[in-house]
Amino acid sequence: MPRRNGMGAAWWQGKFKGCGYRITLSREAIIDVLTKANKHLSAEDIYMRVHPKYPNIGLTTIYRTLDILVNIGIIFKFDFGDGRARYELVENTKGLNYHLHLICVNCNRIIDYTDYIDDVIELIDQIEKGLSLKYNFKITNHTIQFYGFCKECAGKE
Amino acid sequence: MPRRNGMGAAWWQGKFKGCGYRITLSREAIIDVLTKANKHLSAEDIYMRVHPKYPNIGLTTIYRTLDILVNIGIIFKFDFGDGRARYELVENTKGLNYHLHLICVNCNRIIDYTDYIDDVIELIDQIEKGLSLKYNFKITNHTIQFYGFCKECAGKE
DNA sequence: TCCTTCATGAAAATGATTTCCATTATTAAT
DNA sequence: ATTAATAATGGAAATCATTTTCATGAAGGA
Ligand SMILES: [Mn+2]
Ligand SMILES: [Mn+2]
Ligand SMILES: [Zn+2]
Ligand SMILES: [Zn+2]
Repeated sequence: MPRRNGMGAAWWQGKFKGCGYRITLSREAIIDVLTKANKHLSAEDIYMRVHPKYPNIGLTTIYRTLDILVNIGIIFKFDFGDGRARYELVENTKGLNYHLHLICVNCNRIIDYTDYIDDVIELIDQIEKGLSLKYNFKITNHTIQFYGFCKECAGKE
Repeated sequence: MPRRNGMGAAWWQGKFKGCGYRITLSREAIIDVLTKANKHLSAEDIYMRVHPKYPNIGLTTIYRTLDILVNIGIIFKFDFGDGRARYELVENTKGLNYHLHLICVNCNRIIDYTDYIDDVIELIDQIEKGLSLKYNFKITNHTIQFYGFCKECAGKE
């Protein structure tokens, strides 16, 4: 179900318009897919889900829209090291990219670590504080990913 | 100082031969560059340093040799998110990729965090232990990088 | 030496993402 | 509503790091 606010406008449209972008069918379709999708979609994943219903929306538009969405903070862009970027609604990540990913190197399953994340956030903050002080480096962002074997794939090394 | 063992053979040649690879001029030149280099060289960086002395060594050979070196554990391969891989001697990293990188998004300087790393390693281990237990996921590897502004670039945001 | 295997370089292929460019849709001004 | 200015679009072509292909040149063993 598309989330709508009291005004009948979809939740994201305010921010979108506020940044000077127009609301078009293509963009609605793309955000709709992201909203409904489980997670971690690549540009082509999105293209393939949009295409049956809107065969005239091109990959280029997908990329352009994703760029905008990243820039205005509606989605995050992740690089899991397989050569294609993945995108995920900020909403799903609870607005933090302190949200960690476990990536199975065997089946490529991606597990979100979101529960009890507070302890982890605290540890990361601790690390960042240490690094900042020691190197006089102002950290604005980070990349933290863990690779290995998921429950189903353990023992298949 | 070039590391050599008692036998006069370069430090890496044993491992290299032991894995069934031949020792060639190209490979010596490439490892030599990596040994002398400050750090974090891309394939093309290496190519450009090798080329003046050995103009007949091609980029393809650089890539192939780097692949081998990664596989036998002589170098690490890093992805700093700028679209090209970087390589660094395992020796320089003290044999651990618990070695962290601070990447300046303004000047692209890469700072190694190697001092007092024990505390950080302990924190990361702690995180990994928690993740492993909770998700029954066997972690074999990770990617941890911090982005921001270095001392020289602070205030240029 | 003869032979099998490995190594190499040049050129072509790859594949995700970008750029170009001509066309269309949307908004703003009249 | 017409018109003018601006933004959005899709398809084709360009990018660019890395891989593959393929024909040729070493190196080592019997
Ligand atoms: Mn996620
Ligand atoms: Mn390093
Ligand atoms: Zn798995
Ligand atoms: Zn800097």
